[in-house]
Amino acid sequence: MSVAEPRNDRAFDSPTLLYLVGRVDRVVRRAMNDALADHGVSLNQYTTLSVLESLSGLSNAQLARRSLVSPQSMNEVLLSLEERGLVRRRAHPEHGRILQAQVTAKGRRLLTACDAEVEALEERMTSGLSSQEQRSLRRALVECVQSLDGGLVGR
Amino acid sequence: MSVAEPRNDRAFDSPTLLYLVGRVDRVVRRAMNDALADHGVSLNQYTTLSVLESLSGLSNAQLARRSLVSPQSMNEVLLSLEERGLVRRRAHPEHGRILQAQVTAKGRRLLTACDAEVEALEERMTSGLSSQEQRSLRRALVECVQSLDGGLVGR
DNA sequence: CTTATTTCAGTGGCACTGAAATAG
DNA sequence: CCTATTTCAGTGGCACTGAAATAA
Repeated sequence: MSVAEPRNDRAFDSPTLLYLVGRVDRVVRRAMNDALADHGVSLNQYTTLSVLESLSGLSNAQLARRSLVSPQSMNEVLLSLEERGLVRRRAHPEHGRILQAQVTAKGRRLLTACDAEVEALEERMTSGLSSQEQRSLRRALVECVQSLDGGLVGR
Repeated sequence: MSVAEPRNDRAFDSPTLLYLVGRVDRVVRRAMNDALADHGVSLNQYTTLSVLESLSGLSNAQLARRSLVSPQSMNEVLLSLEERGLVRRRAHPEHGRILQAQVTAKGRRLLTACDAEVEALEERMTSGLSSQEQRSLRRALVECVQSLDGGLVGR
């Protein structure tokens, strides 16, 4: 086993920000999926549920734009949430084609259970940062998204 | 079309850091995949090629650990790179089972072509940040990974 | 015997495009 | 006609687990 494996090299002493963002996201995704698996939801499902809780009544198309995915992809998520009774969709009163989505009571219960774990994870991630540094990090990340994308919210 | 879509809400005025990291990563992945598609490689393939350039001779298992993926997943990437002649694998001189991977000349040419675009993307992303802020961002991200994961490099 | 590496096989999540039906 | 939304159908990347063969 085990050929020599250098611990200090350029790729890890001075990784690009592009690389670092991906690295953090990978670790986060894994931790979150693990935590959420106990509740039977994926990260995508949880995130959608969470957005829908604070913005009740969004349509599939609106959710897709916000999440930067295709309507087809988002529809798949909503379908799975609907099948499990976590989300309900109703026709828009004036626009017959549009379906407005809402989190059900069951969905809200699941959400609060998950929120606790997610908050714990966030605290663990930021445990080495002062609240000052956390604010800076937030501002920097927002700035990055805006520079690349022109804003946080699609349409 | 177009139901009212609020632009200022809690979810976007004060997103969690967990959420923001995912957001940045999504935008970055999309931009990188678009840029790399012209050269016929995926983000995963490019990243692996890039790691392999600075750490020539790593085995599949070592690469997998560094990238936090299963050996099977990494092998799939290496296979595709090998098929396209971008990477070559040779048996380790003393450990017959181990295959050491190297970037070929063709791989290096492709890498330099891609690097230019990737650098441009990084510059675009960080265009709103002072070099001071960029250093802070880097430190904060490294800190986050370490707090969650215990370090950047697996083994 | 135990451990590490590679690799075949199967599965699942999730992203995409294309195309059709519906609605305004 | 044109545009937006939903949804069916197909595809592809990429991640996983399980299991087997090989090697130290």
